Amino acid sequence: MSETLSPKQVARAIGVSESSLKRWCDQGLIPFLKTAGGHRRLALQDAISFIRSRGQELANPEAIRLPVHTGKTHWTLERARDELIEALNSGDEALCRRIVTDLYLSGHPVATLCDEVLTAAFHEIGNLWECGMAQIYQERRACELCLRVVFQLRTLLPQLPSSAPVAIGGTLDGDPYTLATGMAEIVLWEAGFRAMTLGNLLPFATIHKAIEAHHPRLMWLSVSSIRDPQRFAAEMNRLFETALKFNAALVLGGAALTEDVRRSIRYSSYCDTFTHLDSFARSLLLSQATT
Amino acid sequence: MSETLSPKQVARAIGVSESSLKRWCDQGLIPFLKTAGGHRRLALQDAISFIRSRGQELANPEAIRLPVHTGKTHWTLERARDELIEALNSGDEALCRRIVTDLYLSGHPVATLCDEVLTAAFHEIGNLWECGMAQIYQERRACELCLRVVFQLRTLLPQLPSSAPVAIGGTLDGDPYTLATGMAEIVLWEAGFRAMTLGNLLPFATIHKAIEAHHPRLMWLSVSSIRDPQRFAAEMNRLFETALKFNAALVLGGAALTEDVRRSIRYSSYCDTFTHLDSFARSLLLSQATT
DNA sequence: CGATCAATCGTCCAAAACGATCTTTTGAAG
DNA sequence: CTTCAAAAGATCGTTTTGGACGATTGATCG
Repeated sequence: MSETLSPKQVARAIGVSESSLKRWCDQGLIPFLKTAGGHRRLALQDAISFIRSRGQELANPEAIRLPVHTGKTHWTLERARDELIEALNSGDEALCRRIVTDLYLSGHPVATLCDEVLTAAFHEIGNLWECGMAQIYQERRACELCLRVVFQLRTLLPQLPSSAPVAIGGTLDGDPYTLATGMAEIVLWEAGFRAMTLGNLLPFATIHKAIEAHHPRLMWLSVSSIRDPQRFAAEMNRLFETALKFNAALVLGGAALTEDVRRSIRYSSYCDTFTHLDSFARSLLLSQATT
Repeated sequence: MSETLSPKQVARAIGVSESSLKRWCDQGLIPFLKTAGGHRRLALQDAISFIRSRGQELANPEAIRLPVHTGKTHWTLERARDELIEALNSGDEALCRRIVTDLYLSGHPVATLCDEVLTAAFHEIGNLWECGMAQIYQERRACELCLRVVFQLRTLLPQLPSSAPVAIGGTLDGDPYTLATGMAEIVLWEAGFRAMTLGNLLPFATIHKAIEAHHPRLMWLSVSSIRDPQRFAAEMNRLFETALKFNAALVLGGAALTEDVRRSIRYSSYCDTFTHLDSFARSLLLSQATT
């Protein structure tokens, strides 16, 4: 996963001299390792973090194999969303990647991207379908493409120390909607959790087992459909008890959790948006750091 | 089995060239033994402590055990499959990526990887679960990880000319099993089709629309469950007619298509394995090239 | 056992990266 | 407009790297 880059590659990518890049490395602005012979080697994720933190534009993104737009990239989020809608509708995977990678590199938090670009675009495509202006396969394909974009974004996020707390999550049995869980994963990762998706269509029983096995500090579940509300409530409350027992926060999200349903179950937090999830995760981290 | 490693293995594990590693050995930076014939053999612990001494903690001890897949023997594929099973079971996404990427780079066809490594590993994990030796979440997570590996493999495949024929496909309504369709996509891409997944949970009606819109030369469908066999057969036969009308081959796959079911429907080809799919796709290309 | 073939050997060399130093550009102050 | 210091870029001789080469070794199989 960790791809290493030479100073020259990174310098070319962001359009500065090799000297400057080496200086920045030596000043501690970019983490790097040295080979036994003394050559600097940068991790791709560290280079990305630096680019993001400096608001650098990429002159030659292909130097580090990034599918980034070659030009000025100062889009508003709304503009980006509209571009993404078109790219999704036409099934242009490469363009989807470019748009989202661009936004990420220009410094937007992952949670913002998920809320205001990905989810927003996806909803709009759902609207188009309801108006008869898009086919179902376009909506399904958009879902697939978003998922791929999310997976790719995942590879660009900075690495976390192995001391970082673990988060696990997924979707429940009967609920094949993977996208939200994929987004939750990258949002939590950026918030500082070593987030791992268990997959979709998970029976309740195995989630208990997973908590026992991995001792996560946070467990997320995305619920987009509920077959039997009564049984759901009972199972969910049992899950919350297991979570309590192992000191894990239980975070829920998803449109199926209406106010009525929420009243019948216990949980640590319900999140309407990924920004909420991000905030909750960060405050959880802070409160744990002080104890 | 043996606790000693070749220079090539260590070089791969830490991402440097074999030449450099050999030089470092000869400079005394890494202790090593020599066989009677003069080949270097490094102890696992020496390699690890060398990595640590360079101020690098990123490599977990297991990463160094990564085998070098440069041969083409069946033995290597089997070995890789076993390594992959372990990586999937422990949820090590980076290691999964590495195993499969190595195999691809060493020249194995994508179809072979899908059949003999990915699918084989996945089936074995299913077996482990049935024997009670693995939890359901491990099986679900393995599915998720395989999917990510497939998506990543997709980005490594060579680009195709825009003149290449189009293939589209996906899974049907009620069938959330995405993995097979993802593998079909990369296999077809390698065979020379500009393959695009439409997504999963597709109603029949929208597939007709997609064929009309994209005029594919090939349409694949992965069927892992059938709710209403009679209606399925009727819909599938209608789909085959649309495919014929637009000169598209209809390729089916999936365990739900038993012999009985197959007898009741029409299609261009049924594929048990991805190698079959690859062969069919290539012969289709050839026959079209000559006309 | 002997044949076979991938893996590894040692060596070589061009390209890349090193550190150090020097020159140019930038931006703010007088 | 000039001055000046800090940042960025350019230059240079030296060292390191990574890939290529034919020759040798080691694992495997009949």
